[in-house]
Amino acid sequence: MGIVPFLSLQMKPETQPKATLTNDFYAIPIADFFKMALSVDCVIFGHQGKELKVLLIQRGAEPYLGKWALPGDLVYPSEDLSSAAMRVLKDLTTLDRVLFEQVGVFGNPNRHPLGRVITTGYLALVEIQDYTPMASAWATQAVWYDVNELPELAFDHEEILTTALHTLQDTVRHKPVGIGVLPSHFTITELQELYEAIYNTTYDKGNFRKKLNEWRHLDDTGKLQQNVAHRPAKLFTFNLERYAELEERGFNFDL
Amino acid sequence: MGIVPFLSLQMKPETQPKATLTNDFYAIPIADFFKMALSVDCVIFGHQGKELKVLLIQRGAEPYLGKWALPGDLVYPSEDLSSAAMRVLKDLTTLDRVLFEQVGVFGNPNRHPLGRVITTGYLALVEIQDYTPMASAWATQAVWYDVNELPELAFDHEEILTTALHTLQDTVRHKPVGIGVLPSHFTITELQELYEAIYNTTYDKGNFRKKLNEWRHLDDTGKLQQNVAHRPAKLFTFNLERYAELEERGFNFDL
DNA sequence: TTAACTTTTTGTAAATTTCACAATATCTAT
DNA sequence: ATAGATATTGTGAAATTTACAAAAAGTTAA
Repeated sequence: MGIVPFLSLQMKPETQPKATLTNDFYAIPIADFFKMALSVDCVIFGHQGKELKVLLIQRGAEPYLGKWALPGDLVYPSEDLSSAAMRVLKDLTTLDRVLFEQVGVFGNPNRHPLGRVITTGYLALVEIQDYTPMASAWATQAVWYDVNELPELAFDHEEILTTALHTLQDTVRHKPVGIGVLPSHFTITELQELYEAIYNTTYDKGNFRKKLNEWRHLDDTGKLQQNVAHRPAKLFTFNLERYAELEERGFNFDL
Repeated sequence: MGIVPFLSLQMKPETQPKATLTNDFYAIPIADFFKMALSVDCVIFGHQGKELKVLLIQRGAEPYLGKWALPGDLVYPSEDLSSAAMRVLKDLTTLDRVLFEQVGVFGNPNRHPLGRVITTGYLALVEIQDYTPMASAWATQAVWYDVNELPELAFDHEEILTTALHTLQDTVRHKPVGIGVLPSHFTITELQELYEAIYNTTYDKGNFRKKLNEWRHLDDTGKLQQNVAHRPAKLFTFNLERYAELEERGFNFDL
């Protein structure tokens, strides 16, 4: 027998049986429910030019010794979940102001050999040039992998990674992206390449520019690119006020 | 001191210190991490005409005695997370084929007075007419509440509910809705009212119809409404093949 | 039977947006 | 100065959106 449901909704045609209320709601002691652990796994996407990569570590300990995996950590007993995610992210990247959001829970009972460990996936997006991955603790390597050329992954990390990529694409379809990723001054082409990396596609330059102008969240700095062997592009910054407004209201990016 | 990070990414300008590897990765015993419990909370949206409601129970036990709450349950120690959600949903609604998906994790350490309980929100969408809520176990009432006129809720259930509504709206923007909610034969007006209930808005009848035709997932049954005091509308069914295709490919509903 | 009424269903034209491609501008390197 | 490369602007046909009107098809009541 299972857990006694808190309530039941019966299909209309059937007759509702008398409530089968018992005093022992649960078939096993309540203490047995409190034997799980919680972890966070970070899917850290790295952007560079037209490429989208993801940060993986090589495990130097069992289980999955030698296998590649997402960087993650257990959540402290009295630590807030989002705080834990930010702590891990900060330990990993020294960064705290980026696109950062929950991907989902992954709770298969057999996903971790050491016991029942439920993990929550978080995703972040950073600029590869700004960081140098350094393996520490039991990680033997920390490497940026192209998202289209992934190795075999430990645990259910492939599923987490795939879900995270979809979440990223979905987020960027509805909200602006770039702050915390691109440098403070950037060209429209650089921003376009960020979108092209995320969606693994290409866009018409003119049409992309027109779409961006509609959003009115870019400010022309009046400055130009330096030391390029061609006509230098204008440098823009994000208009923080308008950027926040777009984040709040949302939109539909479709090109 | 905190948990030793698995790796660290240093900002480029700084010099990377020598690894501070220790053998005791964690400052507290590993066993202390395995003292959490996991629950699922179901946000069951009910549709009726132009209204969107949500199923709430009144708690007949501490904590939050007398307060309204989402129906939920603890996850068995060796039970899969999505299985648990489906079990609870099925116990609650006797239904297993509806819009049903994960909303997110809510893991604030203080969200549950009895200990560290992390909960995962799931949402479902059903037709109110098809079910009769029956309170059982420690629930004293089970009632459909209009989503725009909610009472104060126990725990962090208001946050879960708000998030779930946004998730529902987001899902329906990208995928078809109706199977498992509307009756097998329905009018386009009924389908329109479902959308209007979910988004709490109104659409032009003609334009809504045109948009729906584009999707080509409705089949004309040739039958008409019966016993209505006006011109009867055509009755449609969902074209399962095309419906599945749209679910797979996705689209952008915007009107 | 017929007129009044209600809601469904179809139609339409102006306004807007999309999209592919062309033309022009502006810089560096030699 | 000229070639080369990329940025930026322009354009027009095609497609879509949108608001509104008209027609259709049933019910109800006199």
